[in-house]
Amino acid sequence: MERTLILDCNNKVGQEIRVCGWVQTRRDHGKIAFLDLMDRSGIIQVFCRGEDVKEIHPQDVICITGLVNSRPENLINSNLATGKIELHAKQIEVLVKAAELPFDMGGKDLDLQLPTLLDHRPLTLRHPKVKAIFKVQEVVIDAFRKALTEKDFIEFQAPTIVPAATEGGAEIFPVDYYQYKAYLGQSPQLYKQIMVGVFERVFTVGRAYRAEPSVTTRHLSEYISLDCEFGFIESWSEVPDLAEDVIKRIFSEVEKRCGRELELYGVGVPQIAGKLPRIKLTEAQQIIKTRTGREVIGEPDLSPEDEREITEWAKEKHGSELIIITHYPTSKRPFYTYPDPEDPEHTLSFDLIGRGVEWFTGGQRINDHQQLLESMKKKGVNPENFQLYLQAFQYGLPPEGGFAIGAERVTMHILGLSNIREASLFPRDMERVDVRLSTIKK
RNA sequence: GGGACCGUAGCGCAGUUGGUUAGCGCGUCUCCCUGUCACGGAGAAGGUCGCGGGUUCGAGUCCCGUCGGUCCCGCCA
Repeated sequence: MERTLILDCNNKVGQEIRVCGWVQTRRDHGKIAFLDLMDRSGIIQVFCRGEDVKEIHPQDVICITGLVNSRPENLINSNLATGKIELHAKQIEVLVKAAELPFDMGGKDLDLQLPTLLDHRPLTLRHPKVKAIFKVQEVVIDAFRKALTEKDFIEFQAPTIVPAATEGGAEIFPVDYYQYKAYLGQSPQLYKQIMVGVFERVFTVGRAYRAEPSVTTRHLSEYISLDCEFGFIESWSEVPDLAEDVIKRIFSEVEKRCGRELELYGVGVPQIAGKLPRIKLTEAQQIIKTRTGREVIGEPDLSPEDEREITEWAKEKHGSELIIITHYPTSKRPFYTYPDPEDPEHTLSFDLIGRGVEWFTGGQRINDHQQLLESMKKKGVNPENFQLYLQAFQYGLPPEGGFAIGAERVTMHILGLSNIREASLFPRDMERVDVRLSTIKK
């Protein structure tokens, strides 16, 4: 008999069907018992004879043939998409037995410490609440693609093995490359700029690698970078304008397609009222000083505490949980960042900050070959290492800009997760590559 | 790289000013249960309290070391 998806059982009342999935829980009442069965579409309650399910355990993979019945009024479960029906099992076929679970998967929440959650990733990812994170992430990435494709952007694939540091300074992973040394790319930055010379408007969904020796709740050694870049900008502010469009699109898609997932976490997408507030770094610092008395003026960047404070301000003052901070100091930004012609100490760059941390970073780039060479010189970056990149400018690149989004950060903050590792399927950090590094030999 | 905190059963936790046989919830196993949906009820198994040393009549508890982990800062997406 052909397999029916669990959610489709709602339309099969009175019919005999066959469903397959994983056992979530067994509620044994002696002569009768209930199984909750889950497949990719949802969960259904199966009514069974007690003797038939004595050996059935959570995560066993089974197929059930039976009759779809509507439940009596008083037995309807309004928390379940299939709560008005149940399946009366006639035949139970065990495809695969699961080993005894190391923890309880049946509850609404998966109450585990982070190391346990990650040590058992193939199992914990199956939990509805964990699964929901990656459904949201898929929609975040898809919305990014859609928003840009609709604006005539072209997707390209950036390499991740690179010859030298992308942005100078930051820590990178070396790779043994035949008899030479290569690195894992920190960002597709240079390639997306080159691609502006090809397609004008480009984006890429790629991986970025950072060997920063930092263990925090918002850093990964490998993360998903949503990068875009576009040419022929008339004004630098077109860049944050586009970033704003993209994040709004991400929110609207998540809201539209992830209602159930948001509900599981009891959250909504961040509130935005109209246009995002957009202020210069120095203005932000003035506000923070006025509000807290902290001496932040003149600092080259916002500390995490400052970021929390300024998002709080944006919420109170503008009803927006997101804010765009612009004009970071030239000294703090990479060599390709465009200095403000009216104030060369600051750049035409921005961060999009939400719920207390950076989500996006971007800005206008230097597109003049000579100016770029000078900027590299000032930053102590050797142009010799960037010959291929520099060709793009040598042979004419229009005024351009772009931004990058951390997909895990966006996912994390939409759902209110406390650690970015929860928003990464198989997080890599200083202490883990699938398994804890402390448990393997060097 | 700097700092703070935490390691007690498979999992999540409690354990008082140091005091006798180290507890609770979930899970597991046995038994009971025809309407539960985190089902319920009765019982059982499961721990050298991360490891090493010290103080003490006595250490899960205090001290030192060590290993493992979490969080904050710097840096960033």
